[in-house]
Amino acid sequence: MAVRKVSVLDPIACCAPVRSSVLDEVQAAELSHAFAALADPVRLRLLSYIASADGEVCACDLTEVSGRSQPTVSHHMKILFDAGLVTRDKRGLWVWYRSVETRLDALRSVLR
Amino acid sequence: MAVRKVSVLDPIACCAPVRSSVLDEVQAAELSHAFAALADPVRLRLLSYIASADGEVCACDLTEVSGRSQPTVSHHMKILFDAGLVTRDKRGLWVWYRSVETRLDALRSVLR
DNA sequence: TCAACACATCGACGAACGTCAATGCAATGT
DNA sequence: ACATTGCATTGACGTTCGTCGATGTGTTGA
Repeated sequence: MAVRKVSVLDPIACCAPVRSSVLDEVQAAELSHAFAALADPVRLRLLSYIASADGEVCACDLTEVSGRSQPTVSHHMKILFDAGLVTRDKRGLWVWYRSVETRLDALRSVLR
Repeated sequence: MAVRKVSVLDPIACCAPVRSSVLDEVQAAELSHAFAALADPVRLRLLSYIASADGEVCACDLTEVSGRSQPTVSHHMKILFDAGLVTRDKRGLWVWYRSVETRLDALRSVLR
């Protein structure tokens, strides 16, 4: 299985908006990891590139997009993947990424 | 003037949603700073506490809320303030904070 | 079987971060 | 004036982060 399994109860989607009640420590830790994935300009550009493409994006294009080395891109994509913001699909030699729009939606709802 | 001046053209509000076009490097750097302010569990809890209060919050309550020392709280509040997520108002010996909801809205719109 | 390729992992480095004790500074009340 | 109070700043510490060269891993085609 190449696609990350997102649990039915998304740990982010379960968090109430920051304005509605005070986050407990567990929720705050969970959310801080998610926002940390967005707290780097290289990752934001990578995510934006993938999210604004319709359909998949080949990992082979991402070094040029980001202007970073292949290991660095791989490192950043792992962080986005672990944060549930992208899915990964390996077919043959290439890896294809998709953005997870529901995850972006979940983060948006927290900022309400 | 104790309240942070937010420019008319909010540098975040000007950024298109990540799904609509690829962020340029300047926008990505700007946004990464904003999300970095949210990438710490202590700051998230502080912001949540302030945002979920109706009206102002006294800085004197924040050490207890966060469970951190006074210098650490001051450090985190400076980061939230510099990110434009809270305003600061000193009256007498106390400092009062308010959340800036338009800034949260701007960040939300970027995640569209 | 083997060379070529795409991506992941490792190891190392400097930079940035979170934390707190000590100190500084402005406002307050006596 | 002076001691007190609330918050900011400084300096130091260990930790985490971003980066890349070197290397590992798995797939492809000859």
